[in-house]
Amino acid sequence: MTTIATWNVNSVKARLENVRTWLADSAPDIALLQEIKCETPAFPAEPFEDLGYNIAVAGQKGYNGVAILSKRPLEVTVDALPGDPDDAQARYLEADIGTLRIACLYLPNGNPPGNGTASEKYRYKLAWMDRLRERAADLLVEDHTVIWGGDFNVIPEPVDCHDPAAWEGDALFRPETRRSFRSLLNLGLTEAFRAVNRNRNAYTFWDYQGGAWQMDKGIRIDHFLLSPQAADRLQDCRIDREPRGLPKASDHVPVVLTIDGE
DNA sequence: ATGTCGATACTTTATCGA
Repeated sequence: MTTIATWNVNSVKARLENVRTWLADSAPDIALLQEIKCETPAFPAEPFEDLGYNIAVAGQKGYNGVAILSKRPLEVTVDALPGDPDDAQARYLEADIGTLRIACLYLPNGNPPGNGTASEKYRYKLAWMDRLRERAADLLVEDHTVIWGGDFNVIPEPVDCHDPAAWEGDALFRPETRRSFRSLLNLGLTEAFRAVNRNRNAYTFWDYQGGAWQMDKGIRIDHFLLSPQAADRLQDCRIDREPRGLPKASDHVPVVLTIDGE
């Protein structure tokens, strides 16, 4: 059995104690972190190495940044999403861990999406999703057992938000965004949480503003996508809401995937 | 209740991104 967690921590430095405590208690074999908001050399490796993790980081100053923590050795395959050499944003990191190919991603937010013509940010998001689909297609051809986890900044279906009407027009919920996400699934990928929890509504993000957490006005935007070989091994996928209620919480919570075997 | 948070810089408050 292997457990893999994904968590947008909203600054690994600001969240160091929260993340360390959660990892010590939950002890996933692999943890995918997003929005670490620090440059690669500045990642606080030691506190996580002390918990038994090997670490790979793709960081940048101030914004974005992703990291993979693994109790087993990991070998980085790519540290940026292929398809645009001019894209300097640290949003994608992929590694081999045993026979698994594990990808940690922080998909662009895309807001504001623009009215009429898409904004530069929204066009970047949609282009990034196209590149992700290309990457997925390439890996599927090679028959890897692949797991993509991270903050997709996509609300897949109305059931995945407290109030669909309130999110209408948002870059996370626009028809073009959802269509692009479906085209990714249509390659033959399995969205793990929805596969395990058929109709249940559950959230992974609650805005800091407006008492969203207290009123449970959340959205589900942190996902695991599994290649067919990975989906064969799917055991469970759960959202751990508990860290959202603790002091100095991230606005996202961990999602934990369990698969058979190593 | 426009009631948040984190990083950054020509910093001690404004701006950006989320």
